[in-house]
Parts: sequence; structure tokens; C-alpha cells
Amino acid sequence: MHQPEHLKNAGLKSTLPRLKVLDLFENSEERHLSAEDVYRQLLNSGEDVGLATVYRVLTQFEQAGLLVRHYFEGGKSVFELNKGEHHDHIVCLQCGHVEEFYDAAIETRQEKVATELGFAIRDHALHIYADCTKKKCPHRR
Amino acid sequence: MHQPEHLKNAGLKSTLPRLKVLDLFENSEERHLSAEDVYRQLLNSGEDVGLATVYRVLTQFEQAGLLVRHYFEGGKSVFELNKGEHHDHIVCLQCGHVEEFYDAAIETRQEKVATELGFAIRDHALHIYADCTKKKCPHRR
DNA sequence: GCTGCGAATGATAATCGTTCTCATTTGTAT
DNA sequence: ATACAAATGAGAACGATTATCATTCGCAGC
Repeated sequence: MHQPEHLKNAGLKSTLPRLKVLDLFENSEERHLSAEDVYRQLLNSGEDVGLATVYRVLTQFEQAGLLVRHYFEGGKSVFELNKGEHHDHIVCLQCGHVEEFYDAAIETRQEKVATELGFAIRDHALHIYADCTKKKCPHRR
Repeated sequence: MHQPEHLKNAGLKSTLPRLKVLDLFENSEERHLSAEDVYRQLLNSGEDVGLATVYRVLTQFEQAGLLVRHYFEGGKSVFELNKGEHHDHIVCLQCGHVEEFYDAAIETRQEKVATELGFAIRDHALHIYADCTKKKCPHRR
């Protein structure tokens, strides 16, 4: 019973579809969901939302700062709850699972490089595509 | 008069469209070209190529290792000549120009992080989106 | 140089992710 | 309860890319 305030604070009416989407992100196993993922999961849960609404809501949530959008290889973009702390991503090539990491040294180095080249960083994305070396891997895909 | 060998070595017939595309990448101002960019520039040069062929040739060149493909934000992917040496990219948000850089510290740090998380890096992409702080900026877009 | 055949091309249709349009429905302030 | 703006959903539209398929081209063999 706290999502409505999240929406209010973001200046968004608390409608059914919006509550459902927020809830999904807060209770889903996988933190990183594409629009299609969200749509499918809502349909499977018996909800009756339109794909267009899912796209709209995701975009609104991104603009409101509730979600963060990532552009991984393969065209479709994925969203995750905005925890406030920046982090980069490592994507498993086997199962598609996304792991997060943060490395202060990499961050400061980026700033250094950008400054030297005469740029002011606005945003950045570090995506590592790798094979999981552990035996457990089948997250999904 | 050396492109034909490049193609031969890659196991590709040296056809007119393929030679034109290779030539474009070797002589263009901007190293980073999208399929649309290539298509437009060839049309402007009076060449008569089909868009489908451009996409096909770019993909073949990528598989042959002649070109490298990058997925920047904004959907469309861009290609550049494969110089053999890896580098990351900083994209100017004003003009769309792409600058390249390489930072050994960042590279080694990535390896370290991946290993610690139990992954074997296959590929990675570091894209910095920034504003150019210099007065000269109008490369294009 | 000419021929033939498989590979390559180009026009166009199809696909995929995403956005737009618009008539209908819903949330909420009154 | 009422009303009105905001939000929704179905489907059209869109941009990037890929697939289809009849025609054309590169090149090996004559």
C-alpha cells in the first residue's frame, strides 16, 4: 500500500495499469524487464492491459525517475527499478541474465578520459557480455 | 587497387557494391557510418545500390572481420573499419560525432570485475554520451 | 573472348520493436 | 453523484532491419 504515493510524488495518477507495472518490478525475480516481458507477465497474471499502455507507462516511469532504461545489444531495451545508485551491467550470453556491478576506479577513469578529450559526461553505459563460468546458470532465455 | 584482395581473403566475390562500400569506409571523413549513412552517400555519389544490399554487405563485412558493429543508443547500429585494436567510444550528444579512446586501466579493471563475479568476458561496450565542451563541434547531425 | 551457372543484387514485402491516433473509459476534484 | 481531463486499449503507423525472389553479374572453363 505504498505504490500510490510513489506515483503521486511523480505527478502521475494512480491507475490500475500503472500500479500493476510498478508492482511487477517490485516483486519480480528478474530485475531487468523489457516492455514485452512486462506485457506478457501481466497477461499471464490475468491482467488486461494493452501493449501500448505498457510502453507508455514504462516511458513515463523512466521520465519520473522510477525506472532506468538500458539499451543492450539486440535492439529491445530493458528497464529496472531505479535504486538511485548507478551501476554497470554484465550480461550472460548463455541465459540472458543481467548482473550488476559498480567499480569506482572505472568511474573515475571515465571522467578523466572524457575531460581530457574535452567532453562533459552526461550519461554512460558499460555493458560486458560474457559467459558464466559457474555450473548454475539457467536463469531464463 | 587493394580492396579486391581484402574481399578475396574474406571469401567474398569482389562485386561492384562491395567495392563501393569498402571504398566509402576507407575514404570517408566520418569513421562511423550507419547503414542509412552508407546508402545515402552511395546514392549521392551517383551509385545505384539497393538498401537491402547495403545491409547485406555490412553484415558480411562484419562477419568477415572487415568491419566492427556498434550498438549505440537510438536504435540504429553503426559500423567502422576494423583496425584490429579494441577501443571504446564517446558520443557527442550535440552533433553525433563519435570519438574513440582506449584506457588500459579500465580494461584491466573490467577483467577483474568479471572474473570476481564468475564470468569470462566475450565482448564489451563502453559508451560515454557527453557534451562537447569545445566551440567547434558541428561535425554533422 | 564467349558461355553457363551459381552467387549477388535490387525491388519489394515482411518483421520487429516501438510510437501514434483516437474513440472509449477511468480517476479524482468538486 | 457529476463532470472533465487524463489515461487506456485496439489498431494503424513508423523506422530499422531482414527475407523473398526474379533478374543480373562475376568468373571458371572452353
